[in-house]
Amino acid sequence: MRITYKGDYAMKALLDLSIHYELGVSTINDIAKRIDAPVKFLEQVLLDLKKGGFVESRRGNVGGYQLAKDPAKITLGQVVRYIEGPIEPISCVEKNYAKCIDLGCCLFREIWQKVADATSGIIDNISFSDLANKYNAKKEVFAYSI
Amino acid sequence: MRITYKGDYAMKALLDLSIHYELGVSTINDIAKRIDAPVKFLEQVLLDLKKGGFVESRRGNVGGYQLAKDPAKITLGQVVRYIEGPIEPISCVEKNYAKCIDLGCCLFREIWQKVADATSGIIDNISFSDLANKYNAKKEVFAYSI
DNA sequence: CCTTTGTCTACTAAGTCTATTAACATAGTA
DNA sequence: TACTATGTTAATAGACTTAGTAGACAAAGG
Repeated sequence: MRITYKGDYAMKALLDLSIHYELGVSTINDIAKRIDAPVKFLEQVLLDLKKGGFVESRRGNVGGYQLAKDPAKITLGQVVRYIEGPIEPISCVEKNYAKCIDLGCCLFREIWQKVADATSGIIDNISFSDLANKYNAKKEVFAYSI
Repeated sequence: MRITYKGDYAMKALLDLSIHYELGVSTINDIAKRIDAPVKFLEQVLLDLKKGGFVESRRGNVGGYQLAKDPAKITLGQVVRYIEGPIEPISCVEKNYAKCIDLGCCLFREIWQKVADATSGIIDNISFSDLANKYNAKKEVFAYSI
């Protein structure tokens, strides 16, 4: 697995919308400013997230984006898989071979499967409400430290 | 982390040389046939592995490649890091920030660090002698099943 | 010498990543 | 209705990476 800028922006945008959940829609411009992303690129990312059912949008003068569901029901794993594709580090792992012809390939495959499982164990157990809570906690600590 | 074909060939070549350890050198052509890799591409990979100190070579009529050290002293992690670069899935993790300005970034960074640690825990504890042993064990089972 | 091998440099075709541009659709407001 | 602010969509471009390919060169042995 690797995280591209697209994925990075997608996760930050969803965290931003999680923090602003129930405060109505946010415009692309506002989100872009808050997470420091190029506006036109963020457009594509948000559109993609909309297709994936993570966010919903409203056009027009008071338009914008908001989460399509409760942030507690969106996991980091769902987003990463949707934006970046399978988390397995090698293509061989992705295919569910009944039997592996190449013994060497089969050997490594087991290892990458373990790596993928370990990764899943982490990112599938983190929701965006967890992240929003952590963010707010950090913000408080940060505010006190000034 | 992701594994490219280059990394895939590198690992398979090292496994192949581990299996043939103490049997003298193998030519690029032989290795390529055994692991099913393009000869000229494997050339570059082996040259790279030589620069990394994993293999050594002999030119000429009886030339070829062999492991530069005991397969028990080569871990999968070493090879992956050398060929593919840092295993952290995002650039932010790679830099050792004293303090993170962007709270959101910092939040995700912790997660990718966890993922990287979990991955390291797996691949840093597998040596090529482990792999060679597993390979031979599998080969026996495979032979019996025919 | 000749053959067989590794060494090295350069090149390429294809794909991915990170945007940018511009035309268009929609919803609210004056 | 006209205007403006917003989201929608398709196309494109430059930089970079990937996965090879080609060919000249160097060394070792017979």
